[in-house]
Amino acid sequence: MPDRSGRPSAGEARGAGTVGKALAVLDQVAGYGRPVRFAEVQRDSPFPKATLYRLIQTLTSQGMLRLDPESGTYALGVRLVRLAHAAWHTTSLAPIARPHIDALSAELGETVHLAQLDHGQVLYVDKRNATVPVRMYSQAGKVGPAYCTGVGKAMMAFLPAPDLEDTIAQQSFHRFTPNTLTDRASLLRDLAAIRDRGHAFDDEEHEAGIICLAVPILTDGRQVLGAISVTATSARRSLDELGELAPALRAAARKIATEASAWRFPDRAAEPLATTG
Amino acid sequence: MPDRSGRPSAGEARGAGTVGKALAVLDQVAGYGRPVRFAEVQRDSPFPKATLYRLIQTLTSQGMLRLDPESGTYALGVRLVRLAHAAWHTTSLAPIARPHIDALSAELGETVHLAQLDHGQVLYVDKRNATVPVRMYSQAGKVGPAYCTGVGKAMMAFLPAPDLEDTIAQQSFHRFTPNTLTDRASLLRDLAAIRDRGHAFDDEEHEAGIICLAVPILTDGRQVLGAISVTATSARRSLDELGELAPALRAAARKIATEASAWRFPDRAAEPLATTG
DNA sequence: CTAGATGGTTCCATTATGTGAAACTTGGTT
DNA sequence: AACCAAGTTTCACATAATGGAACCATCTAG
Repeated sequence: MPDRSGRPSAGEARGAGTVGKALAVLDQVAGYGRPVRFAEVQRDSPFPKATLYRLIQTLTSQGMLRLDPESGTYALGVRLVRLAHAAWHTTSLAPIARPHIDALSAELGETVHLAQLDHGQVLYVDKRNATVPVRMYSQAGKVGPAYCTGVGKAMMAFLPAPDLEDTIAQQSFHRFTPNTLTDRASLLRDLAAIRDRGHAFDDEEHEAGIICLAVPILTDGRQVLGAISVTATSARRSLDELGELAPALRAAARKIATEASAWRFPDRAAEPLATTG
Repeated sequence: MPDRSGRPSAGEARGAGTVGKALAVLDQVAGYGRPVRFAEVQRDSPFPKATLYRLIQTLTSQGMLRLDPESGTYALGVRLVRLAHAAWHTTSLAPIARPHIDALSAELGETVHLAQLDHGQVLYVDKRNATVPVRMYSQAGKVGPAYCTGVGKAMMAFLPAPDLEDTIAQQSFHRFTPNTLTDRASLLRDLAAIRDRGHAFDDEEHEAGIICLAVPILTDGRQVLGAISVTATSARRSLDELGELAPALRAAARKIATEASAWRFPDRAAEPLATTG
């Protein structure tokens, strides 16, 4: 099984400075997805006991990790949740894109994804599911492969050459389904087609039975901000049918891009803090 | 105006080790809520230029910050979003509590908050507003004072003595309204009452016209996990009326606590990653 | 109740790392 | 050309991180 997690492995932290190591530990703890004991962390860590211990202590005292004294386990700390809020607003397209995604999802009646590119992997920052009420964070924050998803290919297709090189170099080309593009050449061919027609398809390349249509979110300067996609089951829709939704998707992407660009020089709106208790 | 931001001021980072400083910078950048230039950060930073420069470089190369080469501004990086997701799931009660909060909100038709205690301050991790569709992250992540909010007092009331000491020591006792408890003694008296009856009131102590009822979320071992509250305007409801909702709140808190406890020894559910595109 | 694990914490000489004043480059402005 | 501010690099120096080893618990087995 390939390493599908996009997070830097602990090995990459070598010689990366103290903060790099600390962050590697943080990532590692985050990776478990549950509280973990010190010993457990140590088992999977390249750092010697004492070093790891201090790193964890530092992170804990900084509020990035939290030690539950009862069970002696570490979990991610509240400071991270606070940062999460800020990250949401500052970095991601999600808050800007949200209303557009809502509208799209309502209009099309299908699942809609918003994604960004992160070190060669696709980071889903928001998701809207028309039928079921959204458990918002259930999907957002997850990462997936770029070479075999609609959003991934849509973004890659419009990357400047050097960035594209980087990104491709990071693809595992693992075959998930019979349709998965498993080599550089076929991917490049698909990317060219995507560039031509302006949207990407995922023809059950990642998961059998799941198809999707995706378009990139581009600034006027052609910078890739992210991508949005509609997903459906091949049982319910054909690729061609999905293709007909392209104009709607493209319109939404355009609006998001425009608003995102406007964000460039924001007039720091002093959103009043209201009605807490 | 008191410093209402819960984030550690840069000053606290003095002698805190390299990671502490780096995290202080991260917090600072997060605090702007928008992309910032290096010079701007430097202006508000206690660190000398070169040091700050390297710290920012480190954070950037680590993916915690992101430098937009076009505008020369720094924003929070994607790695943070990823960590945020994990933090949300691991550390906070939000994902567990969400359905219960939904139900509560629907049942009572009032605004419901879910909060946790963070270094003497209240961290709102989720919010449900019955009438308007929730813009989920708009409020979550915000921090507020503990001594004059329902959730804050509800949690403090059930803290072990030493922790309570710590927490009280961190209160500013700033008078927001005529009803604000502005000294240790009256706070302690209120906490005793809260302990007795099992729920806390906020009688316009933080914001005029806003009242609320809160109950703590406690484990069987009486550990404070968080608190939930219903908020109303004094125009629309009386404190007594709110008080009648206590059983419903308590029931929800109990359910949340039970589920949260179950999380203690999770059987690492291999949640399948579905329907992406 | 020992003997031996195993998980967690502390010491401390060594050295890698981070520090920051100052110098330098770049690009824009008068 | 002269100036100024933002951003970047340098380098002698000192702080802060390192990690091997020793040290405390608990806990388990004999």
